[in-house]
Amino acid sequence: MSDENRSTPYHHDPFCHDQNRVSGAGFPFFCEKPAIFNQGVTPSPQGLHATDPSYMTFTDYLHGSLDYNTLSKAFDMSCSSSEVISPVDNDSGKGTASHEHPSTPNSLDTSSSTEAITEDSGKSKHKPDLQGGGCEDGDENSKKANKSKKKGEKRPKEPRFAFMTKSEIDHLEDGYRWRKYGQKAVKNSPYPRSYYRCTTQKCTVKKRVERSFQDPSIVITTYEGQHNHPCPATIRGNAAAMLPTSFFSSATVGSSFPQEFLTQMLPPNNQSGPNSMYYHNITPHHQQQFQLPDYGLLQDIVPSFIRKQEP
DNA sequence: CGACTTTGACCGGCGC
DNA sequence: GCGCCGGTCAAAGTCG
Repeated sequence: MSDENRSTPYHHDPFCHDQNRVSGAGFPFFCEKPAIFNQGVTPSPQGLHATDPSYMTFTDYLHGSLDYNTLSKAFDMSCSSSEVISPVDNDSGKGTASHEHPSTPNSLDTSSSTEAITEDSGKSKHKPDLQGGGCEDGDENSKKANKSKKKGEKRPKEPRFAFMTKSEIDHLEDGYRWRKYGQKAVKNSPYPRSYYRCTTQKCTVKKRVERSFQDPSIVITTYEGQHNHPCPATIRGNAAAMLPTSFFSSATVGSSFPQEFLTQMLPPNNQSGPNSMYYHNITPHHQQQFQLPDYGLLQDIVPSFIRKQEP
């Protein structure tokens, strides 16, 4: 199973489906007013600017520069809101994100290769999280923290954020280093769920990766917590500078999942991770289908994902 | 040899 | 109280 993640030189082409992409719908972070689920909001390019308080990037989230409130704002919902379009909320049934999407994974259809979901953890039956949103405690503390927890003492849930990504690989490269610490079979699904932890010391961010059984081409990645350290990929250099500017200029507003998108931009010799994808997959056609924000914004987004280039 | 993955066991929450 | 299930642990295995 691991081989599918680490070595298969497959051709990953999540963009060929996007015939009717709505600007900004693919990745709500780019939306002025997040059109999380293709609800007809079509932000203008002008609306997509980093200075917009409601704007956030995936990088922002991963870097922990935003707290959950900010995140919630960005998605125009509150942490406790039951209005959250929350496929991941299937916990109410004991299901999981992948299984009973309100609009069903199939309805994710091809207009968007990625959906983002904040988890309304209110109904979830997750055991309270280790650090309660903070990443101050050490690993050792976190190890048995759960077990030694007093009964009835409910810790606040960590912010969680789920992405549904059309991808053939389960564990998408995002610039951070992850260690797999568990895998479980998912009820009613032939696909297992994998559990990853950030390998950085004192960072308790976790990530769950599972594949939708209704649409096996969709991977649900759920981030939990916020990184308290810079992205390892980011500190290694700015690969964004190596990208041809024509690439940026050819892009228009909006975007598919930047994680996917940006890893796709890595040239083969940049493959520092097992899941790196291939630069040659980017064709002019794809570039046109990418809906990117303006250059400045892209600069803001790109580093975490593509700064893998050695100096 | 260190980092990482695999996998069975274990724990605790929740619904019945 | 019991059983189911999600999440985690940790030993063993694998890889580079």
